[in-house]
Amino acid sequence: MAANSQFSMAVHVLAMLAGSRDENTKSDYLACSVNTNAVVIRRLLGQLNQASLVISQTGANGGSRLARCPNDINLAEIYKAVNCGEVFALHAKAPSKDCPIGKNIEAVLGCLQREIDKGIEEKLSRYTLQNVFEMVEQGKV
Amino acid sequence: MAANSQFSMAVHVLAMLAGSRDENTKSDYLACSVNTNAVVIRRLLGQLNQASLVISQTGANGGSRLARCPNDINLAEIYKAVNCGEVFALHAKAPSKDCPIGKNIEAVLGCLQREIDKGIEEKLSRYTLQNVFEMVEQGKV
DNA sequence: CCTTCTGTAACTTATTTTGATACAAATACA
DNA sequence: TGTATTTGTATCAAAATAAGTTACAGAAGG
Repeated sequence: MAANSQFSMAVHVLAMLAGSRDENTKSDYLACSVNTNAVVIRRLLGQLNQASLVISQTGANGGSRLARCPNDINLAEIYKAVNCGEVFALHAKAPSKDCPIGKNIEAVLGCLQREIDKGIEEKLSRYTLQNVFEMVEQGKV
Repeated sequence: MAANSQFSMAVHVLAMLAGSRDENTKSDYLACSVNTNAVVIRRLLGQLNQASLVISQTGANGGSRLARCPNDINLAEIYKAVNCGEVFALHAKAPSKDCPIGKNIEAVLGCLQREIDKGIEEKLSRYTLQNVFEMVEQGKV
């Protein structure tokens, strides 16, 4: 289970919330559709909350709803809101500083990493949550 | 240690090989620069071999060298050659088919995943191994 | 032959994600 | 005010995977 699917789950959850605008949706209900545990969903909602994408309420009749209109939320925001690592990881242990390649490779790779990540965000930012919601609802890809 | 750094290690190794054209380089030597175990390097070289990026020789005076000129190897090929998962993982467990969102979300996410991955490869393909080698050697990013 | 290397299998360790249980605090409502 | 409901969060267990390690067969040079 070590493959990070938080972005997928986040999009799923937000698409659900997009379908029930202004009404509070319970983590239990979301968990049921995502097919996972309610705590996993609540952890995810916590991150989306911090990113001001959702609003949650405790207590009876509590639950979560979108903080903004689905047209105003794009996938890049979701990507940045959740913990989904980097495109590729840099070296686990720092390379040898005694080697001319090892000495500088990390800087070059880090730079590349940032560039790629910027590209991903650019592509993701082209889609709004509304777009996704419509694609899912219409069963059209 | 569960963050996949195979792409980083692969670029590192190939940059080393680019620096010693035509001469066999031993996995031990590469491991030393990457600061890891020689077996980890050999496993990596195995994948690069399958992708026809390197040629390895067993036996005394064995080792590995580039199969092609560094100008003819781009980073997208390296990315595809090594196991570095997807940009984001789809749901670990399939979402509920009873939910209109759950039923279709995977198809939409899968499509998005492929589009993003194509974008990554496009960006990576702009760099050759020679480019990287020069950046690393000159300590310029 | 003997030495040097790679290729690969097998096993261990470290790290991370996800799943599950439990409970305090917040809120609605009777 | 009291009760039921729901989130937030802590804590622990389970599962998956990457990386580290040891070991050894087999290839190649001399």
